[in-house]
Amino acid sequence: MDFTSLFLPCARKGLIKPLHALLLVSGIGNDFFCSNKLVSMYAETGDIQSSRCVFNQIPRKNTLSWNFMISGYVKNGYFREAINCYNQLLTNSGVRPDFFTFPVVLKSCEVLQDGRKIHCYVLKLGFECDVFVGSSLIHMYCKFGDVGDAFKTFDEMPLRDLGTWNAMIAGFCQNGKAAEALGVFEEMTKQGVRMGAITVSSVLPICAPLDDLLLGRLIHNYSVKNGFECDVFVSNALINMYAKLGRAREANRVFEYMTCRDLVTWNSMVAAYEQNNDPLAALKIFSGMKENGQQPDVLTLLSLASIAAQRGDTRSGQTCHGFILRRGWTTEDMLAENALVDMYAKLGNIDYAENVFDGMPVKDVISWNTIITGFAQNGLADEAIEHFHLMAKCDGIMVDQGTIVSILPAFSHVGALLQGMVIHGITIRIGLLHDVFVGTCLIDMYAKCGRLTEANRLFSEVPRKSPVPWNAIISSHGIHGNGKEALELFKQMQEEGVKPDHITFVSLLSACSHTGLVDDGQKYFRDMRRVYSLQPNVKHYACMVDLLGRAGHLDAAYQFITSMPVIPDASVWGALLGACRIHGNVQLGDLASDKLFAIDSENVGYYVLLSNIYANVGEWNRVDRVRSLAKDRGLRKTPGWSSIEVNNKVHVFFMGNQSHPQCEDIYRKLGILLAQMKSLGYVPDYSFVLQDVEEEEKEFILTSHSERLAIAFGIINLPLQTPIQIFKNLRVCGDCHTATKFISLIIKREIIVRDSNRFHHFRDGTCSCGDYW
DNA sequence: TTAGGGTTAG
Repeated sequence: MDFTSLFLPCARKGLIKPLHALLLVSGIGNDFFCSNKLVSMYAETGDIQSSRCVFNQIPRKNTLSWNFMISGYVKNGYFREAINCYNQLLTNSGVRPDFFTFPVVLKSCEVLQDGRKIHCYVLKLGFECDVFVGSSLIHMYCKFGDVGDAFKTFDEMPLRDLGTWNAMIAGFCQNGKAAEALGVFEEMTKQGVRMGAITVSSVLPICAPLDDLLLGRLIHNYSVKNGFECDVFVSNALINMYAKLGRAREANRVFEYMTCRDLVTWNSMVAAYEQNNDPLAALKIFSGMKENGQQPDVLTLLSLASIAAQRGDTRSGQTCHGFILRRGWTTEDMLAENALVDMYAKLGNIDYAENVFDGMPVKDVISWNTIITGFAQNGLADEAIEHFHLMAKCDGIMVDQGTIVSILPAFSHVGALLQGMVIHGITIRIGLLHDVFVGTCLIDMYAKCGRLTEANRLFSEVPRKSPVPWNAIISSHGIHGNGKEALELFKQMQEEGVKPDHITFVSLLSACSHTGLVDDGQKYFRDMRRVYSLQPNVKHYACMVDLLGRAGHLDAAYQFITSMPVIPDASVWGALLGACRIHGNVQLGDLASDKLFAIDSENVGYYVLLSNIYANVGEWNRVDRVRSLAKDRGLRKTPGWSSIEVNNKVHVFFMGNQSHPQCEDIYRKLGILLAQMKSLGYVPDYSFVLQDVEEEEKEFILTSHSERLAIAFGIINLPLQTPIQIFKNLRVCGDCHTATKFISLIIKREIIVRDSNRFHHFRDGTCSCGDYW
């Protein structure tokens, strides 16, 4: 009887064991052909034990026996065993590997070293010309990120088939080399090789990083014409391509058209809406997924966690966390935990984020970047910096692009120029200076640490095809009070063909606002919609209120708010309240604060502003009322402080600080300065004293404001020629502003004050802001 | 009687 025809049907029905027994009874179980086939079939059905057992019993194994065994291991995920088996084949089998051996064994390499060794042996046997072997080598090198050797192998191949091209394109693409992948793709087309479905799904992922929607659409078209749309890989790749290019609707069209959807399809569509800021649509897809009986996996939960964060929905965030814990996904790899850290940080629950982070048995660079970003974005720059230093002490964790863009904003926030410069050095060392995001963060850091010249220099070096670095440099000039330059840069941006985005206008409008360029600001606000087809959002409206309010057009600002097509949020009313503080308008201040307390009763800043407005006009009863209101709600005033970097150390001063070792010197210096200032015409402005006390005490209060302590400390400790640069966490006080102008005249040095709002460069008795801020 | 190349993340 011929048993060969029985193997396949038996395997399909899971009847290999009975067949094996039958073969043994028939006396041909140990037949060479049957044994090899059994090794293969057992492995095919997942029974690797039996497969190995039969294999071991073959007395004189041929190459085919070995190939089946190795392939069996690989198919069942036993990569180490596959490599061991291959090594046994080389050392003591008496037979040699053939063309079929290498593609399989290359797949099982878990370290580059193994792959290289195999490559050497391939060369020794002269097998490198085989298309299958060559393609597998390309794949192996790319898997370990060695695209150089992959391309070398590719380049030297005398013959290539579609699989070879696919391997090289996918390899470049998976290593983030989209341009190179496109190059190979174009070469392939030039040589007349037509894309197959696999090529299509390899090429589609490069469209997003190249920002090439046209290419994506062309390939989509080609796929439809060639019937590839039925291929689930192709459709999934199309969904992802459209989603990443911001076309959630088109992604959904592909999704709707699909007759057969798999887990990747559902995940991709959920992620498509999630990444395009449509959490509700994403949740709808997720419901569809459940209705279709598709079980979620860890990637589904990643999207769900991000959706929870977007919606500010702590409760569903915790549900995600619980689900992940129950499935045991936190132990599998760091993916899920990193996502949870990110989610909790974005929800503002930084304690939870830190808990998850601390509980991670193994942390990778993404874990560290995520927690650093989390702290920084929750305003905890010190904690961010502390974790950055902890990270540096960890073995095997290397600073990457993500680390740099997460830590630089923290340094910018506290004005730690020297530490920021160290990062600049690292950037150069690891070759990231021409990365647009790193470059942009450096521009921002230098600008916020007072080095606008350095920011300009960097701007001239980074690639500037995207609006991102332009936004940074425009905003830099804005905070330094160079409104005209900001407008000039905006013009230049358009001359270079860079399309402004929403953030460009936030930077531009606030630059106008800081410099009092009311007409320009209004013009650009109108142009946003008319010329650039950008719909202003609530942030832009807040900028406009700020622009009008700061310039003293308080009624116009209020009128503007009442005519807004979007619901004004705290930033809008906050801008109005701030303007009321500057211009002493109690009535509108009352109105704005009523609105603010209704929207966000927890923000202590609004209570302080309102009480300042009352104090300014001497309405001490109302001051007390506001203060006790804040106190009843458990809010405490953010204490004002100023810092200065001297000898690589940041010194922090609070108002009336008496604990500094050089305290006596500082107050003596301030006393001398006060006398000199008065002789030059300085008159203290007591309206900035927010306590109802005697005049003499008022003078002392003003003199011991934190910014003055820091300036005096700088005068005492910094070399004569160096500018004195201080950082204040709140807005600089008006009287200190006047005083600093006098001080700059007396000591003949430049004084730079960065407050929570902008920069003030004091020189020879004047300030760069022209007293407008 | 055997083989390679494809889609989802931070």
